[in-house]
Amino acid sequence: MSGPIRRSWKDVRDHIHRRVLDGTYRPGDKLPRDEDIAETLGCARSTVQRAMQDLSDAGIVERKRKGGTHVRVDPVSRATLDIPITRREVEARGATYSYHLAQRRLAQTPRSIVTTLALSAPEEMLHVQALHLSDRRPYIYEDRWVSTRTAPEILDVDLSRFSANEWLVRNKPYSRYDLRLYAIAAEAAEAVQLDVEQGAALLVIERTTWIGDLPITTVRSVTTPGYQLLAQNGE
Amino acid sequence: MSGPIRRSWKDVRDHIHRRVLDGTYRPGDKLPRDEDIAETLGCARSTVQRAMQDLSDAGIVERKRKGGTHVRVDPVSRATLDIPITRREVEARGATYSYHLAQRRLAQTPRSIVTTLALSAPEEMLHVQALHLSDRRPYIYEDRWVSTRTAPEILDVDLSRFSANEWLVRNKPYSRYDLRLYAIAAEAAEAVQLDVEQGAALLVIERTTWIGDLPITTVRSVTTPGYQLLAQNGE
DNA sequence: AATGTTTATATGTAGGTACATAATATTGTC
DNA sequence: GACAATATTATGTACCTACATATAAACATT
Repeated sequence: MSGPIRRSWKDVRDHIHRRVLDGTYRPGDKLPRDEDIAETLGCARSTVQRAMQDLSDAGIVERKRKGGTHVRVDPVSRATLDIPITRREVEARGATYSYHLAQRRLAQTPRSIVTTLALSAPEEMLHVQALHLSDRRPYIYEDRWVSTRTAPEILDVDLSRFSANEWLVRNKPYSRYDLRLYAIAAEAAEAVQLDVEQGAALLVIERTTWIGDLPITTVRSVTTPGYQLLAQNGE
Repeated sequence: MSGPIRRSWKDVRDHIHRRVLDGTYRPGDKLPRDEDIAETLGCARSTVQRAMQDLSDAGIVERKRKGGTHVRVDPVSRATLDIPITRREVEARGATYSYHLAQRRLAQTPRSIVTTLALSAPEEMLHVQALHLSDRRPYIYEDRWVSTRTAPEILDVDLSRFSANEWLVRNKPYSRYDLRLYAIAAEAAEAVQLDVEQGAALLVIERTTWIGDLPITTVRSVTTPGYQLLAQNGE
């Protein structure tokens, strides 16, 4: 149907995608081999390959050597979350960002942190608690542990002026991370810091980063009520 | 330093990535042009291009025509969340999945749904409320609206036996979606359905899908206490 | 029938060439 | 100096060829 005169790999991708969307190819169906599609659409196989790679990344199709390309049976909803530096996030919404350091001290990591960071034993790390504010109102409360072994320079940073969040993200690239999202009821300490009622439902974003096998930091960011994480995709 | 004998694009990618990680290239720095990197590493430019594309997708570098390639100044934490079919999720953890339809009726969309789906005016849709269970215990409570205009076939599906979640994801591919994550305190209705105390902190996953401009469905999935969304990345 | 081995084949990758495109840098004009 | 037109250049895309790799399918062996 749709003309044989196609060019870019995005056209090819959209062409195939459309056929999945309109039911020409249904979940589980096998698609023609790249070469045949290329011939049908009048383009090179490499162009089809590029298009298919994208559809595969997007979770639309599955490809296997020799096995061919199939429309995914259980399409997962694949969402890409971008978690920006908190200051940027606040400023992007036109609000004034500010920051308050609540605690900074060296301490032995408790068991929970040992587990999270996959340490072999407790060790001394920098424990930082800080509040990010948007228009002078509490926005995110972060409880962070930073490895002084992996990131010793953090000890020289004036954390009362610059957030560890920002310094780390700019100066300590990581090679691996975990992200964990869940809800908690505000406990006494958090309720006070965030100025919310005890028991309020709050979204927590927990992030842990490593460089190679070395732990850099783990942070538990407790957001204020109403906070939403958004992801969009498509078109 | 690292030998000039490199081959695959993944090697090239890792090589560059390593140099970002070890500080050879710092945030904001400009990288050599693809051609020079290709020459240095002894590979074709297309191989470097492939590697750079991947680093760009991962949010490590930014590329601009004529402008060259730069290490991102504000590295965002980019996480890919896969949200599977609920049944699969439960079964993957070795639990027994079951499902209970709580309500199914045609109704006018309330204002909030009109907004979410970007409708021009309220219209009649299928309103479904259902409970997903894991080992006979409440797991996720979903409140869903399905467009009978875009997906009329849903009216013929026996929703007391098959979840709308599964039917839709298998039969109604979408071209665009929104994802929204936040925390709520359980209200009376939810507390009863999920068998939790009123006021308990719950993670909510809200998903809306369209095909082109046509709304398919919007669902508000309220998870049980302790539910976590995970994303991992790297190495 | 169950198991191991070989073969065929679709995708994956690398190399090379040519041209397209966008955006910066330069030049020209007032 | 300000601004518009033009040239330059790094990335992006397309096409082709050749070979690598995984694995489904066919075949052989117990």
